Amino acid sequence: MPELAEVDFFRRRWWEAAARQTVLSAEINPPSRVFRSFAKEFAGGTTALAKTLSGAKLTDSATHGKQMWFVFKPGAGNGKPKELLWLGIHLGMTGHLRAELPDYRAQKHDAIILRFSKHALVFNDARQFGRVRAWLGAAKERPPWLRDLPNEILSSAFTPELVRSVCARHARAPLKAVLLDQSYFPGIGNWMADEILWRASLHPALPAGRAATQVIAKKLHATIQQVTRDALRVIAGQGKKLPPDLNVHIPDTWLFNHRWEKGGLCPKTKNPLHRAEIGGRTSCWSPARQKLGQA
DNA sequence: CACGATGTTCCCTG
DNA sequence: CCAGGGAACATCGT
Repeated sequence: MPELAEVDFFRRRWWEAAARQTVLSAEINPPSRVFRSFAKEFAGGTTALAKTLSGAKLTDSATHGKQMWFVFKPGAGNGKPKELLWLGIHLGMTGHLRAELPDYRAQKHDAIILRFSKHALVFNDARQFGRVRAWLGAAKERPPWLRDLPNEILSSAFTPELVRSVCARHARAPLKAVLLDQSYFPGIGNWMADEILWRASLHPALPAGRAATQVIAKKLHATIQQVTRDALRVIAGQGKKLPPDLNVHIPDTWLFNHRWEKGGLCPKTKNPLHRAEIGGRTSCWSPARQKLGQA
């Protein structure tokens, strides 16, 4: 499910339920594939993670694209006093976070349950394409997996020139595939990419090199930022109250509500939408406004 | 029963 | 080493 706005929605759901609270107990279910390679990266593996989390205070949280993390201050007697614990969560395809009542009983595919006095925080992932990481370090440091992150889409370093150079470098790849590259466009996923290309009137199969002009890159850059702002506002309730769930009302003027509909129509032209696999993913576009011939 | 799903990573080829 | 394409991962819902 999750692209950058959904990721921030889930982060907020945990944070608003348990910010600055202390973990009473932690249940970690290592059979879940989300802990693949965990033991290699965290001394003591999932057992040590559960032990460190128990008695720790949730002190911070953040996202970067599809990455999200929670920072804990471990309780006394757990490691060095000045160390903090970073818990990184990637939701993969089907991962989600919930805040349940304190007496919540584990369900199928629950990978993590953190019990606090007022809530139980749950990470559940049926397909287990998600991933959990953890790291202990001094307060001023950062886990290796949070170093050297790409520029966030709404940061000032994310420029039209950056978009242009990425398109030039991957000149022969379909534009859709380039937009899905997390090392350049952190947080963009399948629906956002389709939404961006549709709004910018660019065909998903357009070789990216043909978008590597100043004019097109500028338009693409502006559309990427606009879709990102819209998604964060509508889905994650940015700057407002957290929406109760992900079934928020998405305006029918977006492609979003039409891209999976049978016989779906382009909201702008009212002509039929097309679907095909491009860049390894099912893509939806409006042939009436997104043409391969002209960019 | 078959197909595909809002993702990432590894492997192969040129 | 790079760019690009395809398969694999695992489960569930239509």
